[in-house]
Amino acid sequence: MPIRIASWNINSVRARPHLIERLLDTTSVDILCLQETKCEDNSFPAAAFDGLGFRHRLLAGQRMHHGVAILSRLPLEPAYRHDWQANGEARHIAARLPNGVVLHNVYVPAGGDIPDRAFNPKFGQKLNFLQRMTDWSGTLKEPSILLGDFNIAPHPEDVWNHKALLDVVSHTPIEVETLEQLQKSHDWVDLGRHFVPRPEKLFTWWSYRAQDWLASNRGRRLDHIWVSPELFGTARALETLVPARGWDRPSDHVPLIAEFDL
DNA sequence: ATGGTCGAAAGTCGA
Repeated sequence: MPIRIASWNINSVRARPHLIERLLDTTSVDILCLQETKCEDNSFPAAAFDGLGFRHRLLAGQRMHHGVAILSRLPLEPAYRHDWQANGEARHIAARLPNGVVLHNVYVPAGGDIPDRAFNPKFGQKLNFLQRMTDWSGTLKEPSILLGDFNIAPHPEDVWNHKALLDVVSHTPIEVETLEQLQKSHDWVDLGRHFVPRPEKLFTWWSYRAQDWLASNRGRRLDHIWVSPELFGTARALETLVPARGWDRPSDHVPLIAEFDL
């Protein structure tokens, strides 16, 4: 039986309930992993998700910023929660699915504007976050899915203009190399690029600041779904729901959906 | 070279 798992940076779950409804009217989703929920767990709109058939949830929220959540039609078991910066930010939560697969939902720090850790502590914290994830990921034993907003577009075809973005946080060589080390640490399979091979462009994010996101199409692929090697054979399809960027009061990210035979 | 737009929150900060 196919299971469809979505990853979406929703940019405030309370500000955009209409987007969740529209997503589910547009395509089928069994497990929805959200990033940037921007609310504490006691103000999470749980009843709305209940009404949509997502009766199982795992929340890691905080006031104002960050926050991740896993909403599911299937039972979930709390598996892990990580704080890679040891600063209390809610960025990594994991659930165990009924078949034993562990689903990790991660919101990697954006990293500020200046790509130099000497001048911008946020950039250093982003690299440290990924380094600590790399040390952890190398020790993982369970069949796992690692997805979320990684805030890095690794390949030249993952951005609208490779050369123009080499100095822009999200596409700098040091970030790309750091993300590659994380990927190598567990031989994670990048489903985005498995199903949409390079050199085809693939984006999941378009800035709010563009006058016309679709016409200028200055996108980046910041969101990813990776699977551990033993799960690779279960992956059936991948969808980026690009039209969602044009919906009413959109998030700047679009849903990324993978289908598995799990 | 800068600013452009969002959300949360109540002045700005982070993205």
